[in-house]
Amino acid sequence: MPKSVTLKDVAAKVGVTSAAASMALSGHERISEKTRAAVKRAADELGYVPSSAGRALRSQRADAVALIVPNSSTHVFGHLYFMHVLTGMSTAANAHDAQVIVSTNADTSTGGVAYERVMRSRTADGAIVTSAAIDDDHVQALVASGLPVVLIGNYPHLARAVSVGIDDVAATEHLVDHLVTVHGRRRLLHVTGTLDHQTGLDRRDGFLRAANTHGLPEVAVIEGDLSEASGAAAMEQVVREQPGYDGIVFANDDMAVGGLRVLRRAGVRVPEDISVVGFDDFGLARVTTPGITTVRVPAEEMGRIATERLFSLVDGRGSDPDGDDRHTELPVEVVLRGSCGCDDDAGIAAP
Amino acid sequence: MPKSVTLKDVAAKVGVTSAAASMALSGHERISEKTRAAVKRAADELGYVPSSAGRALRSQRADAVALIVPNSSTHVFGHLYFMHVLTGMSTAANAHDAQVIVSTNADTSTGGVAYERVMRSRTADGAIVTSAAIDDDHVQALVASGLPVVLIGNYPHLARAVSVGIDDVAATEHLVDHLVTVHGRRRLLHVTGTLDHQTGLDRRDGFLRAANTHGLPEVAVIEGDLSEASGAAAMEQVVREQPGYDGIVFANDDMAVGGLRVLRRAGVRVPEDISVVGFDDFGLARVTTPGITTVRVPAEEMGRIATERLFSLVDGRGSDPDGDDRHTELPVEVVLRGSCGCDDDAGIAAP
DNA sequence: CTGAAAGCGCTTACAG
DNA sequence: CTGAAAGCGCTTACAG
Repeated sequence: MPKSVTLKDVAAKVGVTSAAASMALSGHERISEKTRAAVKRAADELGYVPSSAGRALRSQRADAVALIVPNSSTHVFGHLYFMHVLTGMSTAANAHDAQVIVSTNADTSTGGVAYERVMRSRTADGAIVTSAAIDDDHVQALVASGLPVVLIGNYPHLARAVSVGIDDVAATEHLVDHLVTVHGRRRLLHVTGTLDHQTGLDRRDGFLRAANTHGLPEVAVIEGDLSEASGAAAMEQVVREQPGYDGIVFANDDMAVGGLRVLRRAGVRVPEDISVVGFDDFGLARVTTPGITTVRVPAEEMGRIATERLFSLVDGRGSDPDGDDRHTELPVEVVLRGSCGCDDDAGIAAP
Repeated sequence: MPKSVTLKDVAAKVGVTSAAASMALSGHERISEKTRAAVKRAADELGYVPSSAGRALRSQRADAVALIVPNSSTHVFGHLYFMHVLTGMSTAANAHDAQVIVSTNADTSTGGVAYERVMRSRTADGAIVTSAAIDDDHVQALVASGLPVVLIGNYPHLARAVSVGIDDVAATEHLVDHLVTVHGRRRLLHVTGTLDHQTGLDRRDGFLRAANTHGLPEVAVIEGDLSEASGAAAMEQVVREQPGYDGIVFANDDMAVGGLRVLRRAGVRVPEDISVVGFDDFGLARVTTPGITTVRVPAEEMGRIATERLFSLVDGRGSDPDGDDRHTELPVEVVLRGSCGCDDDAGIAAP
């Protein structure tokens, strides 16, 4: 374990104080060009890198942001969604010379939650919170604490929170519009996401609203939990009870994948007998046969923009807490594939 | 931005020095039970959480580990593989009350690489490096520096590195064995991974070795790059030239997915006309039609075990650098699905 | 046994 | 203008 090089080592090599060396490296004007060059050279030669602990303690800034995945959604960690968000965060964090910390599981040792400690200990200057349940008290507390936090998603009950999301209601309405107007589907079923998350509620509401708009004769809803298994279970019920649906709107692609498998094995043809659509487009929907028509959620961009907003908060350039710019809404695309009845790779229907 | 609570605040509330408060919280025996309780209560009431910067500076330990993805493989970041590794790392890190830092892109500002800074600045106590190219000088330098590093994969040219991996050669041999002995395939093609990564070489060598063992009349190899597009390109060539292969061994599932699509559109039936196998099983292989027979790489377990080993190094309980326990090899499973000719969900063939 | 200094590495505000 | 102290928050080694 090699001893690390400190500013003192650099200063000693040049024959100045560590204070002078510090100023030299930061380009302070009171240091002569000559010593500045000497210090920089010495730092290079010794492979000096500032201690993050020393700097953080002095500057009261960790130069790090955390991605927080609340306990309430730990079970979905491991999903490509988080990778997309993380990629976006990394892009923004790199631009700010900041580190990205991933904080997931419960901190059982203290009975609290890990991410509260990340914030309170100032390991991170701020946090991105995603996939929080509506009634997650810890997230509420975190937002209320005034620490820099940006939420990904819609949180109508957290009025003062800064957030980045999409319009799940409108996007789902577009899917239903497509099934009805392009493919003539009229007997639709919605398999919901988890209803303790706002996306679950919003996608269901979008479905119901569009069904109502089009005056559909029958609208059915089965509650799912976003897992492939729950999509499969819903379709097993459909296959068993034969209610005659001609279109299924799954609240995400994972459930659509599970559902497609069950329908195929039961001999139900998609899209000939039943149109299927999903939501997310994080990777699976492109790969099935037929491909799944879905809404592309710009997860990477959400991560990037959320992180940019987070740095604004950290730097004190926060948005007016009572202004109307606390929420950033990103546009989505409907990606048309074979499962609804379009040609595979039919393209994109920008809503 | 609320002012954070320091040890001094806690100490003041109880009427002791911060040194005493520190000892009280760590359960030092020289502090009486009475003051210890009082300090703990005060800490709870004030919501005290130790400053990570203060603690890190004093203890010379960040209580954090980094996941490093070298530049040479930045293009594959965003893949489910990393999420699995990250999940495994989180499990181990949580058990050690440590944070997980994700370090990806180049640190262009200094001309160096971001992850070198993460280590040199002591932001992390150690690092997991995955997907490094064989000739990645930065990784070589990192290993040579003596800082705690664990590599995921096989690095025969880095003899002294601690690493966790699987036997890619043997696993690929098993796939070929299966195609030959169970499905009677004899005219095989291998689409390689990137050949500047050891996995690419090993999987190719496993293919060639098994082909030789079975005395196959013809063995063909097309170089791919692990992308869906390169798998598709390879199959376009096959469809065009009609060389009469009856089995394709793709070096990963992504390429198999791209290949399957091209074959299907060309009217080639899988598995009737051609058997297809992949490698990885990170999520895609389960979802296609037919499902892809593949080798399940235990990425989460690799991440977890690598991180456990890393903590051993950090704690100075490193393995003997000249011992033969520097490399941990994990077992894999061959997952049988429809693409080779087995029934979908035929089960697992433990090699 | 206990009080309080020293020092981890850094940067800036202060004294000269 | 420049030298060097002070202090961020923490913990342990030291002095009494």
